[in-house]
Order: sequence, then C-alpha cells, then structure tokens
Amino acid sequence: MPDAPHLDGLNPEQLEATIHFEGPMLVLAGAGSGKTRVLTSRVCHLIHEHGVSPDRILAVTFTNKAAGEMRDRIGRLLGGDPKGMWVGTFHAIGARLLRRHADRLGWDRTFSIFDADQSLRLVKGVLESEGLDPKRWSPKGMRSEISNAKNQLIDAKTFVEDNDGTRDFFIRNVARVYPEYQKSLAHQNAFDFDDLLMKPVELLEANQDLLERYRERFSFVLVDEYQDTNRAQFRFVELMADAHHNLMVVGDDDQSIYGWRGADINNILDFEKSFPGGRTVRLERNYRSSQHILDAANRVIAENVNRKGKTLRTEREGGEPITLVEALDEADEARWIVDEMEARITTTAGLAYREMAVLYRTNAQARALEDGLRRAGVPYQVVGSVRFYERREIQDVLGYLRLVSNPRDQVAFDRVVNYPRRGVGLTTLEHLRRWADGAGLSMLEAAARADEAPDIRAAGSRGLRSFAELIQRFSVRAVQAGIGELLEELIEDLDLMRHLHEEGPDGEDRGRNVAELIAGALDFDAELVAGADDEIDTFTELDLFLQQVALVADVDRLDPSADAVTLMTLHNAKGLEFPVVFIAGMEEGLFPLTRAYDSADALEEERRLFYVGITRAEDKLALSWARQRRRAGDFTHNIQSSFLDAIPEQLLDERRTKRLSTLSHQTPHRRPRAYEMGESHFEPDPDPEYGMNQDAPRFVKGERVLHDTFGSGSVVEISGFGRDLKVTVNFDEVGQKKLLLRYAQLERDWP
DNA sequence: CAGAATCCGGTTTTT
DNA sequence: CCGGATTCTG
Repeated sequence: MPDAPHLDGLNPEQLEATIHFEGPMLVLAGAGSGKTRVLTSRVCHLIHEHGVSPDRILAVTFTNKAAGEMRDRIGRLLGGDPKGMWVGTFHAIGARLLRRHADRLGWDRTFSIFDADQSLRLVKGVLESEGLDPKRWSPKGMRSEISNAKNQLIDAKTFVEDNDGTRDFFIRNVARVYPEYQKSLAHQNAFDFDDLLMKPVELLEANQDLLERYRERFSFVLVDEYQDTNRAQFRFVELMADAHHNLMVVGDDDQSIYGWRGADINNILDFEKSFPGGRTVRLERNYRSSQHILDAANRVIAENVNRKGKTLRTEREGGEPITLVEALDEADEARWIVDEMEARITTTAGLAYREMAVLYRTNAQARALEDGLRRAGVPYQVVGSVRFYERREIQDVLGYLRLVSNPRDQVAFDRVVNYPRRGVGLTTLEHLRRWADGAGLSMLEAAARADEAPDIRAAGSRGLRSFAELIQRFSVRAVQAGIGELLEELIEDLDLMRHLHEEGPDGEDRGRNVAELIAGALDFDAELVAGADDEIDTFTELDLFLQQVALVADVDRLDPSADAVTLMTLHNAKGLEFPVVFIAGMEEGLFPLTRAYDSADALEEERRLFYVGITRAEDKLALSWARQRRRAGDFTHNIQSSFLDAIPEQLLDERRTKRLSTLSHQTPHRRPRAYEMGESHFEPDPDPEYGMNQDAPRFVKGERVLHDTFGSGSVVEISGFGRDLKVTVNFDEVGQKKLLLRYAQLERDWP
C-alpha cells in the first residue's frame, strides 16, 4: 500500500484488523498487544484509503484519556484533527445525545448530571419522604440496586412489575423508592450516571427518526474495552450498528474487571452470536513485558475456567525475576518499596520516578504508601483515593454553578443555600418549602421572595434573599463571561478563601484545591476558544464545563509530565503501563478480598484483576505482602495470597524485609499450597514472634471451629490484639459472626 | 442557629 | 480509624 504511514510496522494480525473494512469484527487483544495502535490505524485507514468522512465514525473508549490519546494519534497520522468524528466514553457520548434531544424525554438541555454522591443524597431524601428508616434500609444498597437495574435497562415501571409480590422486603422497598427517585430526577431536570447510558437507548428506541439519523451518520462504530460493557452499553452499540453492521470491537475477556458494575463478560464471549458473519482476529504478541512477567501472567490467568483462552508471547527473553517480599506490616512494606525505588533510581541509568507505579486492591492502602514516600522525599501522585471533584469544597463551588445552569437542581440548592453560613437553618428551609409548595414556586423563586413567606425569621429571610439575588446575578454573568472568570468572581463574591482559611488546618489545602479548580476552568476557556468546539453553538459553555467535570475520571487527571511515582488501584491501572510495577498487599483476604470467595465468578474476576496488574509491568515486577496490617482500626494477621501459588517458584525471587529478618531468623517459607485452602486448617505459624498472642488459642483463617451456641463454622478473619483479639466466623447454621476470642469459647473442630 | 462532643457503623473496585 | 449523624450547649 503506497503512502500509508499508518500501516508501518504492523504485524500480520494487526494489519488484518487494521485494513478490515465493512462488517463486524472482534479483535481479541491481549495485554500490551497494540490494540490502541490497531484502533487508531484502522480509523486512519478508513479515512485515508476508503474515503470515509470522519464525521461518519463513532469511537467509544473507556476513559476520556484514552479518547484524547486516540484523537491525538489519529490527528498526527493524518496531519490534522479528524473533524466531526465522535470519540468519547459511553457516558460522554450519551450525555452529548441527551443534550441534543432531552426534550423528547421530558428533560431540557440544561440538565444536571448527578454523580454517585448527589444521587445518594437524593435516594436518602426519597427514603425519608417514603417514611423508610435509612438505618434499616441502606441508601447505598438501594442506590446500587437501582443502578444495577438501570444498567440492565430495567426502568422504574418494569422494576415494580417484575418484583410485584416479592417476599424480599428490601426489593419491595426498592420498588417503592425507584419510581419516586426517578420522578424526582425528572422534576429537577437531572440525570444520574446510569441514565446517561440508559436514556439514550430509550431515546433511540422511542424515536425512529433519530435512530435512523444517527445510524446513517455513524456508519462505522468502534468500541474499545468491549469486555467491560454492560447490558445498556451493549444495546446502544447494537442499535447503532444494526443497519450497517460496521462494528469493530476490541477487548480482552481476561481483562474484564467491572462485573460488579454490571459489565457482562458474555458480551465479548458471545460476540460472534450477537453479530453473525463477523470475523475474529487475535492479537497475542505482546510488545510490553519481559518473558518472566508474561510467564507469570499466563500461569495466573490459566487458573480461570470462564475464558476464551489465549497465551501471550513476547520476543523479549528472560528478564529480571519477579520479586516477592514479605513484610512485617504495611509501614514496613511501604519502606521496602520506597527503598527499592530509590535503589533503582540510582542504579538504573535513565530511570525516572514517573516510570514506576504502585498498584493495590483498595484505596485505603494508599495511606501507608504515601507516608513512606513522603518521609523519603520521593515525589508521587495518587490517582483516586480522595477524588478531586468529590472534595467538599469543590462540590460546594460546583453546586453554585450547577444551580446557575439549572435552577431546578434541588440537590445543589440544598447544598449551597447555607454555605457559607447565611443564617438559613433547617427550620427556615422547612418553612420555605411549605410556602413554596403551596404557592407553586420553585425553591429558588421562593427564596427571592422569602419576606412574603410566613414564619420565617428576619435573619433567615435576609439570607435567603441575598442568596437568590446572588444566583440571579451570576445567571446573567454566565452568558457574558467565560467559566474561569465566572468562578473567580464567584469565589470573590462569596469571600470563600477567607471562609476556608478560617476553618483551620485543612483550610489551606481546600483553598489550594479551589484555586486549582479555577485554573482548570481558565484552561477550559482557553481550549474552547482555541478549539472552537462545534458543540459550543448548541450548548452553553457552563453546561459543557459542568458536564466535563462530572464525567472525568481520576486517571484522566494523571499528569504524565510530572516526574513522580504513581499510586493507584488496580482498577485504575487498566490500559496503562510502567517499566517498574509494584503490587502491594498480596494477602489472602485483601487480594483476593474475602468476599470474592462468595462466588466462582467473583473469584475469577479478582484473578483477572491480578492479571491486569501483572501485565502493566514492562521490565520489573515486585509483589509484596504484610504479615499484619491495620485495617479499619484493628489489626489483621495475614498469610500470603493464594494467587501467588500459580506463579512457578523459579520465576520468583523471594525475600523478606530487613525489619522482618532481624525479628526472626528463619528462611522465607511458603504458605501451604492451595489444596489446603478452604475447609481444611493450616499449620499454626512456627514463628514465635508471629501474633503476640501466645496465650490465646491460635486460630487461622480457613480453620474449622466449634462454638457452644452457634455450632461449627470456618474462620473468615482474625483481627485485634491480645485481649481484644477478634475472630469472624462464618457459621454453617447462623452465618457470619464477629466474636471476641476471650469470651467466645471456641474450640478447634477437626473434620 | 452553629459548633462541639459523642456515638455508631462500615470497610472494594468506578463512569 | 474514619466520617456521618445525632445530641448537647451556648
């Protein structure tokens, strides 16, 4: 093919996928096999060789970052931005469609997007007005039930019908809450995250004209990370591709890690059935990791049953062994990791901090690692943990903007009406609500005329009126000024910085965060002017800004130019790669989490997560675990993760931290192999230092025990120390119980 | 009405 | 150990 730089250096399989033109295609792309490369080259090929106009292409990615990268790379290959092409996450694309056609569903285009926190608040509110006790019926549980339903495209009406007469009280209450919750969203002109997937499907199914229009427009559809799509996303793709069948999906069943969010691994396993006549290409050549790392990954994932099966190969032979370190506790683990990083920086020429990452199962693990890094003065950035846009001060500021953009947003109103303090308390708000309901006014309108309302004290009325006046003033400014300017004026007007600084030690940080938000907004302004986004004619800048803010992921905010070590969860690491990768917390109960043992599917998903982690590493992988770890207040005693059993010993370099070696002088020992897991018992640890509770009978996770009243069961978790030693036991008859060992007369139950 | 003191309960992963 | 909710106090 002459003059086709986008085809340079592709291997035969990549080439086959890239030059594929019409009809369905599944690209099964192993980790590090160059799938992004294939996606971008294919788009270029469509445009360049087949003369397809960019505005007829729709590409869906998993993160905004991936979307941005794809757009950049295509732009570079083509020598110009692919104007008119839609690239984005399912959520972003859904929001875009809804902005255009929300009126057909009864919303209007200035709708708010509620994130998890806002939708939880709303669920709580509904729960209370339904007279349900939020302590008995967890709002979180309700929200996730509603979320699951939406991901399955089950609307409120259907949910109620489907569960009519169920004996499950929880579900029965969800059936009460869900319709009211949805009604309230509509009333507030708001969508939640799940609506952004579900409502576009509803929109296209109910409006044949729109369906035809978008099918026609997007005659080529590409989907990345297809293994993580849920029912709603599948249906959306199906609707779009059903007429022309020009659908290419790229994914890896072995990297499906979002089942808990409704992702259905069968979407990728059954692709050929759903889209008959399609072709499948497998990319099994890995260009990322050393042989040793890949061997470990292959062995780990081979334990799974529910998979298509593929084996990654690399051209790179050998490589460094995989280090497995046993540490005393999480601080010791962090210290080892930091020491190892510094040693590598000094001994490896050209290695930078930004090329190293620490991955872990739970966000809580970040704290100890951060402490270690901070103490050693190693620069680092944490993805997630405390999410930027979920910070209180950021949400407060955004609450104002949301209210300016959508005056019906009640969640935003409640959030900021008395922040900063305006003397408007709960009683005042209650009086206002009553009067507003009676007079048929919105809360904001009512606030503007608070002096007319009965029972409201002068101070409260003054506060309400000045609040309403402020929102009105900024609604006017919003059409004249850019977002950055608007924010600056708002913060000035509220005298927010002074309020924050008066709050105490955290105030400085909060102030900095607000400053960062302003900086981000100014950037947003600048980019919009430079890019002259085609959306800006249709929507206000404010709406676009709020939408972007609602839909950015934490990984999107990763700064690749900063020379800092990256800390993040294994989930967040998907799609990324680093020369040096540490996976911390390789302990039974933490990774895999205890609850993963509830089902075979869950355990397989957990194992895939480990596989994702291993395959992030290019040159060096180090795994670590801690004998004891503080979790939610008390101590846990741990054994190393059963996942490690799959890795052949000759690939491993097993070590102990210095701290641990000085405590006892044993050689590193491996835990009994997996066949001893589950019902059977483990040998008590021979190390006398281990546990510090020699006086108590020493139980081990997995062991069978007998209780006077509860009967027999198996030990799930051990926590606490000395006289506070607690065991969690899953009893065969009565389920899980947490017991104080010194009261519970537990005996070993030999099978 | 606001801020302090206290209690309680949860704790996986996220667009 | 944390945050949120609740209760108490000025």
